[in-house]
Amino acid sequence: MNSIHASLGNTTDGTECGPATGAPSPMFSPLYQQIKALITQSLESGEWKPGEMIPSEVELAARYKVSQGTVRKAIDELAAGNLLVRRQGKGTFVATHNEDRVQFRFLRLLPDQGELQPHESRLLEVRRLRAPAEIARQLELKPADPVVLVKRVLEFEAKPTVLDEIWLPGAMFRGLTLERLSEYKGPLYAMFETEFCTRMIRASEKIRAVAADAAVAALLGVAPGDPLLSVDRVSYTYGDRPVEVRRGWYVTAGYYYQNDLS
Amino acid sequence: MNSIHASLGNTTDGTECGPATGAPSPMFSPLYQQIKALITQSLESGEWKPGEMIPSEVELAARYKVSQGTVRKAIDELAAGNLLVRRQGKGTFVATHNEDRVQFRFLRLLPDQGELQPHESRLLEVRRLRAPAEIARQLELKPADPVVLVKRVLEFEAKPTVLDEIWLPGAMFRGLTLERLSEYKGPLYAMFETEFCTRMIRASEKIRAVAADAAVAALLGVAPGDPLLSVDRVSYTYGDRPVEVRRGWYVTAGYYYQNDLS
DNA sequence: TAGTGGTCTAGACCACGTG
DNA sequence: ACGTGGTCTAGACCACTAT
Repeated sequence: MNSIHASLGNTTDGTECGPATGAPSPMFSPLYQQIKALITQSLESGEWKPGEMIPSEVELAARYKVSQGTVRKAIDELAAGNLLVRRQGKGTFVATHNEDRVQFRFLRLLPDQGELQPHESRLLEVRRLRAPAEIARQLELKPADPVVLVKRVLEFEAKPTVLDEIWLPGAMFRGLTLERLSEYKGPLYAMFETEFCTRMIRASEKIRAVAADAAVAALLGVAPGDPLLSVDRVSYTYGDRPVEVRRGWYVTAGYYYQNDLS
Repeated sequence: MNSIHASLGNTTDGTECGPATGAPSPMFSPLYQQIKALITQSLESGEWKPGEMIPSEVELAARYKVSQGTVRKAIDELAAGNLLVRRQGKGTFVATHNEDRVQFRFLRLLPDQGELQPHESRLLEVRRLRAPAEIARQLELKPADPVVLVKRVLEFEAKPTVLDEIWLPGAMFRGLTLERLSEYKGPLYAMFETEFCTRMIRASEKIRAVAADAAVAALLGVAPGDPLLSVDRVSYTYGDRPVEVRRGWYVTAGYYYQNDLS
C-alpha cells in the first residue's frame, strides 16, 4: 500500500504562470508514477520553467522521501515524453521550444534535396472572434467562446509553402496581437511558451490530399485545383488539454512530409 | 572496463531462418547494450520466433552472467522499440504482425466516422524484374539485381482506397508468387514474417499530395487530376537493413492519415 | 502454489562537465 | 575535486497468470 507521504516540499510558490490546479492526482499507483505526477505539477505550476534545470535526482529523492532509483524512473518517463531533457554531467532540464536543436519537432516538412533552410513567416491577419462550433468542440470550449484566429504563410527560399489558420482560446491568449506576433522571431510555440505560459506537449494530425480552392491557391501562388497536403492539427498542453487547432495547407512540390513508423 | 564474458549459452542453433550473421557486435559499451545486442541476435537468427516466449529474465541473467536488472533494462529498450512484448505474469514474447491487436501499426488510415472496417486486398500483379536504379539504391542492392514487384489495391467498404506498388529483394523473396500471395489472408507483413523470415521493424515515409495520373485514377476509381496522398515508404528489418520499398496512393475522401507528434 | 514480470531500495562505481 | 546523470548489482516484496 504505497502512497506519497503527507505533503512535503511541494512548494507551489505561485510563480507568475499557471493556476497550479492541483488535480487530486492518482493516489494508489506505483510510487514512481506518483512522483511523475508531482514533478509534472511542478512543471505545470511554473516552479521550474522551460530551459531551467530541475533539482538533482538525489535532491528530489530527499524531497519526496523515496530512493533515487524511483525518482530516476519517473524522470526517465518524463524525458521519454519530451517534458524533460537529461544532460549527463550537467543536470536535468525542462524541455523548451527555444532551442535550435529541437526546432522542427512539430514541422515535419523536409526538402527533396539539401537541408531545410530557415523560413520566413508572413502574417496575414490576427483576429478575435467567437468560436465556430467545430473549433469550440476541438478546443473543448463553449460554443461562441472568444478565440483568436491567426493566419500566416511560411515561405521557404522565398516560395510560399505553408498556409496556416491557427485557432487559440481567447482567454488564454489575451495580449496576442499582430504587432506582438510580428515582433517575435522564431517558432510560434517558443513564443507561446515564454509569453503565454502555454507549453505544447504533443499534437495529433489528420492528413489529407485536397485540391486548392481559389483563395488558398492565390495565397500560396499555385493554381486552383492543384493538390495540397491538408494538415489538421490539435495541440495539447499538460494534462492533455487542447490549446490549439491548426489547419494547414502544404505545397509539396520540392518538399515532403516526413513520418517514421515503429 | 565492461565486456561480455567469453562465449556462453549463445547457442545459435541454426534454426530454419536467417543467417545469424554474428556481426562483431559492440564490445565496449554499457553492459545492457551488449545484452540488448545479444538478444537481438537471437531474434534475428530465429532462435526465438515471432509470437514465442523468450526465456525469463532470471534465466537470461544466468545465461549472460549479469544481474536481472541489467537484462531488464535491455528488454525494456527492446520492448520500447516494439521488438518484444512484455506480459505481466506470463512472460516476454517476440513481437509479431500476426495479432489483431497490433494490425494497423503500419497502416495509419482512419475513416472520418466510425471504426476502420476490415479491408479487402485485390492483387493486380506479381512480377519479377531487374531493379530500376532508384529502387536498387533504396534497397541497397546492386543496380539490376532481381526484385519482385507487387501491385495491389486495398478496398474499404467495397471502395478502392489504396493503390500500392511494393518492391522486394528477389533473393530474399524467392517463392513469392501471385498464387501464394492470394492464398494468404491478413496483413502482408504477417506473411513476410511467417513465410520469408523477414520481420519489418520500422519504416520511414515521405508523404506528398499529388494529382492522380490516368493509370492510377482508373485503378482507384477517381478522376485524373484528383488529389491523392502519395506515401513513399522504406521498411527496415533487424540491423536497419531496408527490405521493402512501397509506393502508395491513398484516396483521402472519407479517410485520413493519422499522425501523432510528441 | 509456483513462475512470471513489476516495483522499490541501498549502495558502489563510472563518465561527463565544470571550476 | 566536485556534482551531475549513467550503469550495475543484490535482494526484498508485490501483482498477475496459470495450474
